[in-house]
Amino acid sequence: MKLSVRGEYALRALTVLGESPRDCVVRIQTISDRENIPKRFLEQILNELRTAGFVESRRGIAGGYRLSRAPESIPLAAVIRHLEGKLAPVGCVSEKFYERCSCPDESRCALRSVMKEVRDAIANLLENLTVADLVKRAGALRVKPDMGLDYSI
Amino acid sequence: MKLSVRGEYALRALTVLGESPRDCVVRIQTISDRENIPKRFLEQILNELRTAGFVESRRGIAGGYRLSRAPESIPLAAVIRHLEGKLAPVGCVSEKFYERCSCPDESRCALRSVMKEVRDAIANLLENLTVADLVKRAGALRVKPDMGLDYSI
DNA sequence: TTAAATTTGATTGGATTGGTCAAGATTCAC
DNA sequence: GTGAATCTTGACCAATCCAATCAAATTTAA
Ligand code: FES
Ligand code: FES
Repeated sequence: MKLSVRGEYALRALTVLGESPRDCVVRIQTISDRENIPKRFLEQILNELRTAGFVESRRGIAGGYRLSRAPESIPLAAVIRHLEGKLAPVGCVSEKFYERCSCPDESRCALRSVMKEVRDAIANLLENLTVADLVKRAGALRVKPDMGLDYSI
Repeated sequence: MKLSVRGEYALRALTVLGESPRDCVVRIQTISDRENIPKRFLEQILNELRTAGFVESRRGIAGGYRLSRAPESIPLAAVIRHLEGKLAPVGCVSEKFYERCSCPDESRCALRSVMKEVRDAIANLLENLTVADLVKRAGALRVKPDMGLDYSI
């Protein structure tokens, strides 16, 4: 998996939306300022997130965006798949975006068997992490910045 | 991590080289035929692998390529880093190819803490797998194709 | 009505990717 | 030495993707 800037922006924007109460909307400008994201680009991205069903918007002078579901039910894997496509490092081991590759015999490809493990490791993490986790971590990091990013000790 | 076709070809070529005895060379044409890789493109790739020190070549009529070290001491992570760059999904969590991103405060970025876990999962796998493992798996798969790719049961 | 906001889609410049090609250098068999 | 088979080097190309910008349309609150 590789996260392009587009996807990075999207997840950061979702974090901001997840941090604010579900019943009021947040303006693009606010997100753009807080997260240091080019505004025009962010418009495009939020629009994609809307058509994908992750957020909803209100237009007009008191307009803005909010999450359209509870943050706990938006797995990062779903968001990334919508914006970037497959999680797997190669198409031949992707569950949702399978693509044949040029190998003469896929069922005997050693590389494929290795890449499948990589895919599973990535998918396992990202399927179980949600926007709610991002919000939780943001809160924790606000108190105790960085700490080597250790969540495992 | 994302493996481009270039990287896929490289690893498949290395598998072929790893499968043949260390003291004799394999021609580009042979690899190209066996693995179904465009020959001209493969020339380019093997050349990169040579300058990176993974393989060495003999020219002339009895020329070809061979691994320049034991297959056990060529971790897949090293190969991929040379050909594709970082393993990490985003620059800000990469060990060898760190790049700052636009986040206002990296040390309090929730997304970063998540992506670090993804990076570690990927790196852990790929640092510990070598070309020798590819060869081993290729052998196993030749006998028992696919089997759902299960190495864990 | 009007100002402020999102919506939509076109467009751009630059980088990356997958791949080809030609000319040269090296080695070995004869 | 000649020639054939091979690697070496680096230029080249077309297509696609990426980050970002822009303009115009639409919606809504006040
Ligand atoms: S089948 Fe995809 S790399 Fe071999
Ligand atoms: S610091 Fe890289 S995504 Fe926030």
